[in-house]
Amino acid sequence: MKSIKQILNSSEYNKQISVNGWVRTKRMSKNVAFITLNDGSTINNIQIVVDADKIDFAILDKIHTGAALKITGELIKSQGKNQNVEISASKIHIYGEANPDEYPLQPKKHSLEFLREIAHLRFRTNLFGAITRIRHAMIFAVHDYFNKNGFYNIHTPIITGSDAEGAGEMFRVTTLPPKDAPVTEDGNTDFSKDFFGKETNLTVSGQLEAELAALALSKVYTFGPTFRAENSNTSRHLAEFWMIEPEIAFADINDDMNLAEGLLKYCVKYALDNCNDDLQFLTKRLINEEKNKPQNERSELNLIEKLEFILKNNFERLTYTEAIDILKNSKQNKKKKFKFPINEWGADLQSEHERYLVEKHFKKPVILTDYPKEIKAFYMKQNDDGKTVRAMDILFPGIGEIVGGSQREENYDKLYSRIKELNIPEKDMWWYLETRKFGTVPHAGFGLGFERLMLFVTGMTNIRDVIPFPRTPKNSEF
RNA sequence: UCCUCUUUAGCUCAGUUGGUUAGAGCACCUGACUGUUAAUCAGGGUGUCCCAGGUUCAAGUCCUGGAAGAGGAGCCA
Repeated sequence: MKSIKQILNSSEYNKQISVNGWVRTKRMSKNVAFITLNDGSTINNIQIVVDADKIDFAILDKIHTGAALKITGELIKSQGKNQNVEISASKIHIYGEANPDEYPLQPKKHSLEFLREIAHLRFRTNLFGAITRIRHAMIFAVHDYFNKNGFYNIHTPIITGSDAEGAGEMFRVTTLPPKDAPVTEDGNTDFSKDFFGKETNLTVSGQLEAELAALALSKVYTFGPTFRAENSNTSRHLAEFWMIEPEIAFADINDDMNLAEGLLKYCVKYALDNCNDDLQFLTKRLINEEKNKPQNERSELNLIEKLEFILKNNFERLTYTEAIDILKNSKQNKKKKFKFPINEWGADLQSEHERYLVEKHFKKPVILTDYPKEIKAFYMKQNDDGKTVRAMDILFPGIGEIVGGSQREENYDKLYSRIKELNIPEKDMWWYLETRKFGTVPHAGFGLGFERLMLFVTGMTNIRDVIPFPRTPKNSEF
């Protein structure tokens, strides 16, 4: 059976065809009724024409928004204005009814908050259909980009026995009973009795394992779920999210930046080339949303224009030190408009500073490099100045940090002393250190939050709306 | 975790200074209508006013505590 997407593009008129789908709306008059059907293959619907002289209208009493139907009939050119083709039904089969007293979706605008509460049904809306199709396209584009560039995908472990990544609070994985768990002599939980014989957690990053593979296969990437037990209540954080983490050997931070910029542009181009209908829909949606805003708060570019803008412009690259200078000398800072004024080198940049650089100063994506080592992770390559590390963060308009990466410290002694300085347990890191002992090589990598990429491509503003079933503090429904 | 705001019908929301029977649009039901486009027109009333206390003759409205949601911040991707 053909999908609605295929039927809408076909011109096989006056032939019997069948189509499956769910009812979006039903419109009735005395002698003719119209059913708008969607099967998720495209954002576009097919109109079913029901003539009273061909179909017993009694069946229409059972058909409401949400019902699943099989329609058999003829594909004809439409007399109406909003569609080229439609199906004149000769037979209607109801797979499943949707009781209108109970079915929560109506042919009207629902709030995103309400749709989150019915995440099992929100796929059936135009908006979540579009987002879901784009999400698929972006997953495919990521793999496509790496595959075309000679990368190997590796699966890094979901359950990890090391807690050295330091990327955030972890979720414990255990089979010990919640009550009366075995206890050691000093009163702590005795993890030697646990399934793995030690304390284990869900991974917060596949980076360290990806590095191991890169130091043999040269170019690798992971694309898997990541878990952070941070009590983050924002529109940009999830407790369970998907992360893309490439690692490249024989490479420095510039190769790393080129790779990241190349990947982001490839994904954006892929969306523009392959998701046109859905992007058109999202673009119109955002324009409608902004009609309620005063003129000066509306965005200069619409969604599709924003995506095209990314392709046409190089990301602005500058060091943390240069960024501090710009911020320090900005009118914003001098007029004390920043909540956190920039006074001295070494401070971590706040969201307001990142937004200023991206949205006000450069008005395009920015890559910041060479951060103070104190505010960055232990594995980042130390610069000769003794103060900074070869880190790079990509900041996107409206989203903030979308990529965080670095050249890795490949020198055993420097890495070892940093681990000691930060009191990271050596017993957890022996395998990581060994790669610097045997055939070490300059290498680099980054992490790209997949849902943050989705935010940018879809123009959505809440990360809970670009993943089917968001996991956030106090919410693990579905 | 912190700050701010919100919570009234299935959904989106209004509800004045504390006052009598709790309001609208949409959805739904009934009817009308020769092809509609979130159809239109006429009629029909949905309710634990988030929860628990308190003030008061009287609380949807005021106070205290709690919960959930949203926006912002921190943490980060």
